[in-house]
Amino acid sequence: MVYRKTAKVQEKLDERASKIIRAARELLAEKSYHGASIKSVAKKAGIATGTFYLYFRNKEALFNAIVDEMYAELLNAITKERSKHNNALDKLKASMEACVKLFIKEQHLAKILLVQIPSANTLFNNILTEIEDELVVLTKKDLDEAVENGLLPEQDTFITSIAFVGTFREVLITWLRRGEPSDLMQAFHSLVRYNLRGLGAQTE
Amino acid sequence: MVYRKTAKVQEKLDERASKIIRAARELLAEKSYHGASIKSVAKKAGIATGTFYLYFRNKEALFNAIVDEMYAELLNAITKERSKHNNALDKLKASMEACVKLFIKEQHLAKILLVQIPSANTLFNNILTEIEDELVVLTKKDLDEAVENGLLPEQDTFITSIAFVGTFREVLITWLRRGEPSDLMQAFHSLVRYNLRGLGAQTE
Amino acid sequence: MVYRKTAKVQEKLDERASKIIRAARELLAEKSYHGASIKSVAKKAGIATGTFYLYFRNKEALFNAIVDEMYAELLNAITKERSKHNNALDKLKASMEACVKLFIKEQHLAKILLVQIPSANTLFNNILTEIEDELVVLTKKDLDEAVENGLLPEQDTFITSIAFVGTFREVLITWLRRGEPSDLMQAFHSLVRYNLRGLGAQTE
Amino acid sequence: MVYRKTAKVQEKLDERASKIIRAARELLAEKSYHGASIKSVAKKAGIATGTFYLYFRNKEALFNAIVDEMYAELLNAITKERSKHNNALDKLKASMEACVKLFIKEQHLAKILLVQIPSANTLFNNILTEIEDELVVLTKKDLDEAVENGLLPEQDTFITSIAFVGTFREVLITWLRRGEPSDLMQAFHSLVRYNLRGLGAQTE
DNA sequence: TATGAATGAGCCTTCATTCAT
DNA sequence: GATGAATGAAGGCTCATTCAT
Repeated sequence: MVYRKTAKVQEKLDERASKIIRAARELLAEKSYHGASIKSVAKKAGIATGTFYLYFRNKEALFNAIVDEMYAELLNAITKERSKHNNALDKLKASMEACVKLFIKEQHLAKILLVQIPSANTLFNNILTEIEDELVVLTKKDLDEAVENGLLPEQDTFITSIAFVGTFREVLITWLRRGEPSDLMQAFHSLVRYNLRGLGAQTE
Repeated sequence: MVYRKTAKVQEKLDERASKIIRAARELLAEKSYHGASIKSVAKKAGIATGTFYLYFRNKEALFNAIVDEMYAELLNAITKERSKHNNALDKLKASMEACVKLFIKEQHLAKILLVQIPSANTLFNNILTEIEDELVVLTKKDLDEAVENGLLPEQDTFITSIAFVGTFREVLITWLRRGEPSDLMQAFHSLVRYNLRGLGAQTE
Repeated sequence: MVYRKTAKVQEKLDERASKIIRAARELLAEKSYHGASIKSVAKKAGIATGTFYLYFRNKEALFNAIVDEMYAELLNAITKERSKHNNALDKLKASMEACVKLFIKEQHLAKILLVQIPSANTLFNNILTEIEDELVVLTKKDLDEAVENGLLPEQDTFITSIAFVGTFREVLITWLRRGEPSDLMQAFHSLVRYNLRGLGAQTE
Repeated sequence: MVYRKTAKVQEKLDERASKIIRAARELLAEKSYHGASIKSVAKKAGIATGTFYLYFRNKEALFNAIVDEMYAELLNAITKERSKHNNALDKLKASMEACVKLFIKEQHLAKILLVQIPSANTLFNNILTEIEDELVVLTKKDLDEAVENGLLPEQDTFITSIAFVGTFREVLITWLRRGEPSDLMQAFHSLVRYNLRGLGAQTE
């Protein structure tokens, strides 16, 4: 009896917390860490200022939670798409495609993850920065596997994985800022080709 | 009539202005626009708060000046290095090498230009964002020329120029954050190879 | 020899001081005590900021000097005009006419004396306030004399002298603010009539 | 949902708002717009600086509120007293008496309205200056009516209404500054007599 | 003496956080 | 728990005054 009640309460708590996070994400995307005041977040979430502090220890905690959540979303999207492929390069392609699609669907996720976070270096603590690099790490694993399997020639995969990710990030940032390239999916395919060539893959 | 603006006095004034800029650049690199308060800038520059306003109309003017200065430094370095080459691809390579070398020499320039500025979208006005994209534009010109001269196959140079720049940016950011790759110049050469292959250049 | 030199120097000093005062008067008239910064006064006077402090101990001293000067001008104008008359009421009329004419000629004197100063109660010290009331005192003397000579019935000349001056001040303030009455001299004559009747003078 | 805006709470809020206004009025009376800093107002009101901004959008809003309030008080006092009379001249007399009595009761209202505001020309916007002239307008209406009803001879009521108000203002200012005349109500009656004669009213 | 750069206290305002209700 | 008023440190900026030249 007691247990169920607690669960229900917990659910309500979680719902509120995620409402706050959603509000903060929107504000963070359109303004910045400093532009998103607690008061404005609370207002957008439909709660009182003080209530915010019942769900998050302070402003920093909120934004840590946001990054965590985003990271989970991203990883989730990637993992799901990857599971459909066996070949390392295909998995890699699938990963990037998953990212691009997610970013198209949730632009503020993109804006925050690609634009806002990198500059928040010192604001968000270092752990977050590591999280942010995760994509590179994932990429590197795929590349290493591909090399091992003879799909790619020997190379410094540390560098090439960074380069690989960098191409996508730059295109996405450009798209966020200028709306160009207008057809992001087509650009994505160009990018894949570019990178596969760069990696030395045998493309027919 | 006794207070003459002698060369000596003027020199001291200029020195002070650049001392302020230097202080602000350091703070901007390690914190952010908001983290670099006028008071902290003044303190770091060894002057009183009010003195700051003798050299810059307001905070925004200071940071505009910083971006201008940095942009000039960057363009200067690039132009100098490019003039040594004729071939479009060589010029492009030289450009990137110039950037990398400058960023190695002046790390806070790198940090601000690569990390801070992109997020300052709304703080610094749009002109500055354009400035920031300049490197992509320069790259695109080189690529177009290379395609025209048959050095590269036909391609969407809008996308590939962004990709090209993105690889460098990502590697540099990683290096700034983690100190890796330790040998940035070697990484640079890997990157060049990666991109040339990606572009479809004939590398023997 | 030395004496003459000193005189000349003194003259130059005085000239500068009065140049500063003139500048300050203009600024004081169009802005306010706080609006007239030392820097702006110095600039308008064509000197350096620091130079100001060679002629005036501080901002307060400057404005004291201004009031003194204005008071002298006012008293000078009044005295000159009064000397042409014998009858107390005529002298009084002449006094007010002198004031009105002076204020027409020098509007910023009017603005400062009638509008700015009264509010500076606490800024300018009390002596200045006394100066400002001087006109009432002069008027009272005339009224007392007129009563004594049977030109006016017995009355509380303390009150009536204040009332008398008040009518002029209010009309002048209205004129300064709104530009009305457009014909100030005609209004002046109406006012004289109003006040003479109010005083109980025999007007045919 | 527990924090209810009960009557008690609301009362406390209202009390605080008026406490702030009261504090500001006192400071404004003894100093000036610039002398009354938000910090000093807050201190005098017994609140923290930041709290001030929960009650007023900014400094200007506070002083606008003050002027509005004072104007309401003044108009209220006048209207109430006027309603007891029918004759235009009696209504006019009643108006002035109401003013004088109010000013006696609330000296800082007097100080601000008579002394501070006139000089604040540019600080408080023009609407406020209009408010300030309202008394003259009211007076003019009464005079026009009195002329129409044959209580007063034909005259330039624009000038005489200004003169009329001016006598009261000057006496009140003198009283505020010097404490004389000590018996303000008696002075008031002298003034009424003075002005009625000035206006050409038939006084027995 | 004249200059104008330098100073720093002080102003208005914002905002993360706390606390009485 | 929920509320929103209260807090006060901190930010950007101005300006009377001083001081090295």
